[in-house]
Amino acid sequence: MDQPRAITEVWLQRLFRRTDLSSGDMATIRELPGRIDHIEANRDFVKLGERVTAACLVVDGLAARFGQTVEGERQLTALHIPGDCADLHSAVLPNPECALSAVTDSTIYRIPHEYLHRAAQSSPAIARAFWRDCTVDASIAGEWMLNNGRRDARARLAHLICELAVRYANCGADRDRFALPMTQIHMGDALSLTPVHVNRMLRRLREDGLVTIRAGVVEIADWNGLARAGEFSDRYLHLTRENPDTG
Amino acid sequence: MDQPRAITEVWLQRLFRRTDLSSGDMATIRELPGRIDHIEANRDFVKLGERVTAACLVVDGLAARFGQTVEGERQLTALHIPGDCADLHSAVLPNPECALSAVTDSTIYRIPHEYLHRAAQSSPAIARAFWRDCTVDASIAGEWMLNNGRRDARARLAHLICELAVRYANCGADRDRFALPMTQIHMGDALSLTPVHVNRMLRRLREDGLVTIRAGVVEIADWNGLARAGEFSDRYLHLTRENPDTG
DNA sequence: CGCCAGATTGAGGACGCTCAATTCTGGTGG
DNA sequence: CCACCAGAATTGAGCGTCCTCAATCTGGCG
Repeated sequence: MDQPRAITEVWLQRLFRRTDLSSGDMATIRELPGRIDHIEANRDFVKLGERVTAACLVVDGLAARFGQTVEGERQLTALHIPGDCADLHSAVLPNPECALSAVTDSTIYRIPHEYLHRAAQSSPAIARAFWRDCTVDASIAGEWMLNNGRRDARARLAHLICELAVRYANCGADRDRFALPMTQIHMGDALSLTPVHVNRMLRRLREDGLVTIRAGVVEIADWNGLARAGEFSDRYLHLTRENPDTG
Repeated sequence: MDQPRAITEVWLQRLFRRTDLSSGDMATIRELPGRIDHIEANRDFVKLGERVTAACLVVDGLAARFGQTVEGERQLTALHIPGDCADLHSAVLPNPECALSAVTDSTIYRIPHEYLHRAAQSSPAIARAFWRDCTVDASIAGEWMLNNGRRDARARLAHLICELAVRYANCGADRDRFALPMTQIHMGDALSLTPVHVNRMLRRLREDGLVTIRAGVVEIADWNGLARAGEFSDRYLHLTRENPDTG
């Protein structure tokens, strides 16, 4: 097992931003044992149909959750940036019907379910933090369904860019200028579009003076315009703490 | 508060089918207090943007979770049959970005979050059962994303019908013949299609000898053919117990 | 300099949408 | 028992967004 301290810290901060955790709980999470793994771009590091025994925390890079049709067409169902636990859900459903792929060269930290369960059992607050983390994930999935199902290609793309801008900004990046290591193929797989059409819509967003993506760098020229084009509101990301009706 | 015993039983059985629960835990869930509410068809019983303080267990009828665009176009993100807890997630995210609507006249049992949290705090097994219930929901959402994003209209519809057949059958209905109180408008909202196109695809499925929907009753003539048409496999529904790597 | 993955652009086609009219169904009141 | 009605289902015609196929361009790298 690798030295986890610095590694789980990003995730911990994210959990903590959403949930109250005692310092003891934080120490428990900080010291969750696991194994560092380096994955090269476009490699599936959790395969479809395989039984999962550890959850993957994204330390560096970009990971995608996806499902696929029998013909092999992919649909991304989530994107995970550093600090996200990409398949915490596998702790309670170890036979997921989705897989994980590295969009770009990535570093992940695999935490055996066993330790996650031990942590959850040791503290109701940790159990709730894990539950909530999965629920935020589901909230994002719901917004993606709405986006892909009911908005046209231009709006979809604008929405995705806004989401990633806010999520990266939440980790300290500049909201209006950040590195996005995704190809147009990936964007198409996330948005249920063909890469060709993604390309055309990116051109339109550029011509509309909203955003430019060049050499893997997003530059947002008009945030308000882009958000309007994508009907974007960041509420579904649940980045800030809410006080639940705690028992 | 209403007498809960018989009411929470269906949900409990569903939870239990997936997770080990002690008899004490089962009693706790069985006695969860709440309030019975009767909702007429097409009424939203959890509104968009409103703070939620109780979770809704569907006792009778059919409920839909949905999001909507600024123009008011709806995208259903989940369907809930009797025994489903439609927004257990609201216990940890009380400001959800989705709403709940009754597809048909329905009866729901509203359980204040407070009691759910008390139950979860009293027993790690209950906490995990709740977490898992939400996770199954997310698994279904993932499959819907794949379905709506990457399959054509005919396959989408076939897939939805198969899913509902299996879910209803899991509650004791006949898999090949069951009441489905949804209009073609609802199906369109679930599948990101217009009702007109839903109608045409239903005709094709009928002409192909796969399934007939008439007067709210689904009759599946060729299960294997329908499942093949929709690329359906029931694994993502996680209906049976899996033994997680428990701590 | 050659190679390759990804980005870009063009032309044509198709799936699903829009708008609109008609039929069917079940429920209601006369 | 029938007339009436509203909501849902059904069907047709025309259209548009997005897809398919294919060619070309670009930038990074050996």
